Amino acid sequence: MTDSDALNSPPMTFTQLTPTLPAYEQVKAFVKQQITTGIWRPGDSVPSEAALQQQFGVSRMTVNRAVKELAVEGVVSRVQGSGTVVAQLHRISSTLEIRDIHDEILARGHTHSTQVLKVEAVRADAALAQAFKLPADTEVFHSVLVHFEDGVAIQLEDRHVNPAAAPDYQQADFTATTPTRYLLEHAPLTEASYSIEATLASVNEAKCLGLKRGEPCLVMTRSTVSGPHVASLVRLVYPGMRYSFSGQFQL
Amino acid sequence: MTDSDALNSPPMTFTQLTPTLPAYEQVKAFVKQQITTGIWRPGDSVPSEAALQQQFGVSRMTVNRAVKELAVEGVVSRVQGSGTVVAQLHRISSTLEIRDIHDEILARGHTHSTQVLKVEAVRADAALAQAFKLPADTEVFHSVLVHFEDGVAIQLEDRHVNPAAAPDYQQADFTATTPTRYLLEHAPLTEASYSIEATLASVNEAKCLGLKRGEPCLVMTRSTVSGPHVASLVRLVYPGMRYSFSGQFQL
DNA sequence: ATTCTATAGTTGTCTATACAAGTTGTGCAA
DNA sequence: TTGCACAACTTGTATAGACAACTATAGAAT
Repeated sequence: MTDSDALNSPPMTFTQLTPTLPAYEQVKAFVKQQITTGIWRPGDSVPSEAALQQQFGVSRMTVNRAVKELAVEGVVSRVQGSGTVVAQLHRISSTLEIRDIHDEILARGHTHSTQVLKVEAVRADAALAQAFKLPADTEVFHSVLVHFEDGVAIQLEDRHVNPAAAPDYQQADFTATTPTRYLLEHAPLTEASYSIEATLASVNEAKCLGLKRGEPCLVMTRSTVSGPHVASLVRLVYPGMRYSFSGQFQL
Repeated sequence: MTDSDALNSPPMTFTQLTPTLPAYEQVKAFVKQQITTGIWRPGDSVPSEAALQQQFGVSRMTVNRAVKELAVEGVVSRVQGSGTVVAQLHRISSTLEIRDIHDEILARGHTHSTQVLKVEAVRADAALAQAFKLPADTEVFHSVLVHFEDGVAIQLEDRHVNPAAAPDYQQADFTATTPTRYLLEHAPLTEASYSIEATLASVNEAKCLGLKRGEPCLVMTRSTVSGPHVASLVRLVYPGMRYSFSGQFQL
């Protein structure tokens, strides 16, 4: 093994795998290293741009870029006029995409199939109308689909769609495209919010997903806005034992 | 007072709430607008920096900053030498923080209290040792706490800690500080990963959280790395009906 | 003791320029 | 037709300098 490397390696010149990392990356790496090794602790102040500029012999813009990016990443916190400090909390950047389940399953190398249970127009009840910011009793589209990964039910998709945002939603062929994809293409996304909860499968949900009654499920409810319209409200039910959300963070 | 300043000030300065948006923000806003209005659709190419530079009459660096930031935000996608296109998928930036539950509850204006059920040293079984990358049978710390929000149990925290990363973990007073805070302060965070699932509360978990058996729970399992050590493995159990994870996205 | 003011230090924005590095298409040569 | 060189265009990095906006502090005036 390469145990000896640690002993033999010269103190400064680490063998550049990359034919010299860009200058701003070197500054970032230095700051991160000070933090990970505990030399700089949360709340400690980071040297000013002028100081780092001198230390590395680069221009201020380069240092500025490095530290600014660290601020965006949540590693440090900057205040104009005051200075830069090591951030208190570290964010996990769980980049949860509005990702089409079709693509997601294919990316895992599995096959995706869909069962369309319902595509209809319904009159919005009070709660639904309010969520869409539409008058009560307005007609909205309603679709219910089950998505299978290698033949196993993995997601029940119960969706309501605002006709003002996607007038031809009912005519779409959801065996050929998914509602998510259809909407991304026909109603450009401007805003979205979601919430993830744990619930028990209802009788009907359990039946659709091939679960026993009372099995735990992950439920994501999501609302999407397109331009002036609340475009879609969707409830995605995942069998608890067959799905999880995950993410990671690296300094 | 300096009232006269307002009178002496030149005529141009109407009270702009935004005292003129920075130039790079104007460019960003323009690009976003083209996308949200559907003029530019996913996959469409965005004008080159040179073109935007001419259009706005600013320097290329300013345009570069604008478009680069949009790329970081996931709004556009850039390829050196090729160009910039509107991104296909829009990310939801669910910035899930490793946030201390104490602070989280206080931020909601509620009171936090803790019940310490266990603080002990145990010998790691095979699975645990492997997760910590330690030899089997190594002693690790084990703590079990219940966190209450306004007196209601909201989280069961079952944690194992690597003594190499936090030797004095057992001596900490977890009625005064939380394990999360203690570890953030004593073992600088370098890496973390998590996974969220839905499960049913076990008999013991249900008892600790004051639930009936068989109630659905959100479970976050999280692993944190500090320097060379896997510092902590924690299982956080939330009553499904009392907690949710949420996030949002805005173009 | 308090309040105001000047100042030094810090980050934020912007310019004009230069070269490096990657992609794409065109036209020439084999 | 195929392959290759080259030019044009794109984004990536870096510089030196300038001014704006903001903060904190020390000193002066009250």
